[in-house]
Amino acid sequence: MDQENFMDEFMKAANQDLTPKQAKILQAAVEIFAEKGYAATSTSEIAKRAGVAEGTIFRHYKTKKDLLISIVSPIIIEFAVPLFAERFINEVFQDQRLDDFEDLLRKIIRNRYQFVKNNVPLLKIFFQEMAFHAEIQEKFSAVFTEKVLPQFIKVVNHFKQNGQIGDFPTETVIRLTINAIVGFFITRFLVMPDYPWDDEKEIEYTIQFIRNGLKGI
Amino acid sequence: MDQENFMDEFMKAANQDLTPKQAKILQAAVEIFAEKGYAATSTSEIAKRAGVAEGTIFRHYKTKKDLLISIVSPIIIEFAVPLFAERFINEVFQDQRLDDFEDLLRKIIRNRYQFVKNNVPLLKIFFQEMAFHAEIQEKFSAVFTEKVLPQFIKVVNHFKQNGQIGDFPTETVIRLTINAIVGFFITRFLVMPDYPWDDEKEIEYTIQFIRNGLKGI
Amino acid sequence: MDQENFMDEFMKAANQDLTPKQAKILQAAVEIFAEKGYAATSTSEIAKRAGVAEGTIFRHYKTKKDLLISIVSPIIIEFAVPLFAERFINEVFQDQRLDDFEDLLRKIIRNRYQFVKNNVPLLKIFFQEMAFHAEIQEKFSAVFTEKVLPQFIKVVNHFKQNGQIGDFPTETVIRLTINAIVGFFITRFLVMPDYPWDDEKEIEYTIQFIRNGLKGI
Amino acid sequence: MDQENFMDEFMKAANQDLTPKQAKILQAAVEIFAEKGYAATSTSEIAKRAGVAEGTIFRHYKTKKDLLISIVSPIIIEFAVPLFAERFINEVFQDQRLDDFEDLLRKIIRNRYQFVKNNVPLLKIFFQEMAFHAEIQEKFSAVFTEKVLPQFIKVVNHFKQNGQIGDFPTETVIRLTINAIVGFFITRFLVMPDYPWDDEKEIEYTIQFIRNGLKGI
DNA sequence: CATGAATGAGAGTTCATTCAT
DNA sequence: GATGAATGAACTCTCATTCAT
Repeated sequence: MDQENFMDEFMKAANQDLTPKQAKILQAAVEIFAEKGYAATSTSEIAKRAGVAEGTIFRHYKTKKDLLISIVSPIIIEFAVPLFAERFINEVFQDQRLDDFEDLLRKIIRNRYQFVKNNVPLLKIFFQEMAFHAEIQEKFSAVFTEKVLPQFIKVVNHFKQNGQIGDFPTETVIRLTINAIVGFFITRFLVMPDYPWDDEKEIEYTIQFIRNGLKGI
Repeated sequence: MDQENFMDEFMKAANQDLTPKQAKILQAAVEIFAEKGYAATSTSEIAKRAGVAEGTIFRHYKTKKDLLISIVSPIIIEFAVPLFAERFINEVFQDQRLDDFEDLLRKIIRNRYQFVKNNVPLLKIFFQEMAFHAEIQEKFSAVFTEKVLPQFIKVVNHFKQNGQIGDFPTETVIRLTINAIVGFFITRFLVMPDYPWDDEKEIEYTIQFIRNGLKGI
Repeated sequence: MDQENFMDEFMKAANQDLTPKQAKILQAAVEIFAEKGYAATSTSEIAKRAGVAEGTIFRHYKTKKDLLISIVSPIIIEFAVPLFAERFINEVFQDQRLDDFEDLLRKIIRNRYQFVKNNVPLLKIFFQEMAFHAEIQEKFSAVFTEKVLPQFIKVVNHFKQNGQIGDFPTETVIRLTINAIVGFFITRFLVMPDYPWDDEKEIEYTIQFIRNGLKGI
Repeated sequence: MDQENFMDEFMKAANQDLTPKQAKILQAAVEIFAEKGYAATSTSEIAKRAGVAEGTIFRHYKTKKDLLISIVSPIIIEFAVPLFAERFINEVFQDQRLDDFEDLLRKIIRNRYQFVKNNVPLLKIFFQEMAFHAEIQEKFSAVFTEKVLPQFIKVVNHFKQNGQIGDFPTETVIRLTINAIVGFFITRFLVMPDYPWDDEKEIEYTIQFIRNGLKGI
């Protein structure tokens, strides 16, 4: 179940209520929003690329912003939730083999690496537009605060007691870790997507960097 | 020389050829571009906030994009160049007291911390718009590749030979380091500017994280 | 036979070929046309208020204008015809008791008062849209010139010979009379529908005003 | 000072702040609004007829509705205020020759006749659109209640004590009178503008009708 | 140097109408 | 008969830019 392409799921899930034209509109909008940004994209361009009449967009999405929200909303949940789903996190405490910070990092990064790779345009839109749209910020805040953060805190505290993480404040550990992971993805897929990355190695270096960085002394 | 407010310099430097109206235009443009993004900002709004006529903007900047470039270009140089000015880097090799990776990190972060703090809107614009404007990307690439990277490589190699940095590829070291530093600034000033940060402590934790993370083993 | 609610008749009359959906469309259209005017009303809004699909309207009325005409046409006939139906007017000459101008005015106003009261929205649409649609003007002209006017002339001449109406040109009498009656209805039901009218008294004052106004001297 | 063409005054008065293009826009808008109604008129058509770019309209009037209000607002005041300006009404009490209801009627009708004749399109727009725009209704209400009505009441009471007006309620007198006058104008200029009217005679008949109609018994 | 009226292309959105289901 | 997705023309309004003053 590694190969989760959100766009595919997105489309599949909606196949019941998504007309083919609507699917094309979403696809076109994601592409162009990612290419030139939401504000610089015109609905007429979306319509053209989607091969539909401009009016068709507004039959399905009341406004252009509505279309943006429809695109960004699911990605927030999809990125964050599985990361710390109950199932996922419980393994850390129950499974002997997972009681190792490094292994957890590896599991997380690997899992999210596939997701990010499969959803670069969607995530680019999310990062860009979160800066300007309160609706997106709020949705993200809610998911992060309610779903991700509590789990993260549990895990960090576990490994701090464990001795695998040093004497940093928990929030700082979370900040440094997320920053290293998300930063890797951003550098890898947004800043320098064309650089000849050896992903396996970079992932391992990143894991090592985080593990050692947090060990303390 | 800590208190470098780029906007001030910017203005001062231009005092010769910058009319007061022009200064107001720049100030207004920076504010609004940062608030709502370049594409979503209208020149008429800039004119209104600057207290000038709509036409006045185009007397000084041929196009709206010209105005953006005029704003972003200097910040690229200002951010990057002093970081690895000859003067700055040579000290590492000549000054005994600087021959310590941690001290260098501290010096860099402290120095850039002030700069970032004083130029949040400008940097926000830079990060946002680099994604969409080839001109900005090219300018940044040039500065980074020609000015920053070589110096960075020298330093990293120095500390690798030194034993203070472990057995990572040099590019990976650079990536992880820049990512940790820039990530700190972004989290601190863009993502969560209202969080009650204890900057002194966070800087030290970040230094410790990078230093240990790169130590190897 | 006072309680003639045209909408009811309208619907009843059509019960043979009017599906329930069609009835709902007509009702919704009358409401919204009266509220905001024909041109400012969208067919989608009518469909929504009528609880039918957008396409359903066009199954019954080829165009939006068709719908308007279907609404306005009958009201023209309904308002005018009974007013001077053969039956109605002949009474004036045959019935002794009706050979009094005042009584005739009273009979007419009372009769039309009920009609107007029961059909305010329909009549509002008629008055509004007649100004802009030649079809309506022509239909009204035809009915007025062929059905109403000749009868009116007969009656006025009768009462002029009678001495009950003074030495005005017949057209002027008709103009002044219709104006006083229709003006009362418009003031009463359109301009100031919420004023605490004592309708009985106002009707009597209006009758007296017309009767005396036309007496001459 | 009979020849008051409001459109001219309108333009003249504004010549200080009205650009020539703006004047053309107003003129074109008045024409087309009168021809086909506000809602059925497109701003592009106004622009075309005015010989300006469509954007020019919106430089001077924030919205299409703004344009309507700018057209209708002055006409309300212009029509109503002079009718019962202090000057005008005081003459009735001071000038011997005016202490005659019939003469006052004649003066009013003659004076307003010219005004109406010169401003038919403007007044048509006013009557049409008042039905749908609360802003217009409110402005009209204010002017009527504060400026016109009180003066009207004074005059009517004066002539009631005088014996020239019979025993009708004052409001009814006002209703009947305004209705007869305005109705004449509407019939004359809107309903049947092409009929070969002998205006002098019709005015006199109307005066006689009102005078006798209100005499009572 | 500064203005702001004017522009016309194009923005997002609504519309009456069509047609396959 | 009824639906509602789809259309594309037309709508109101905004935009970056120009230019006479």
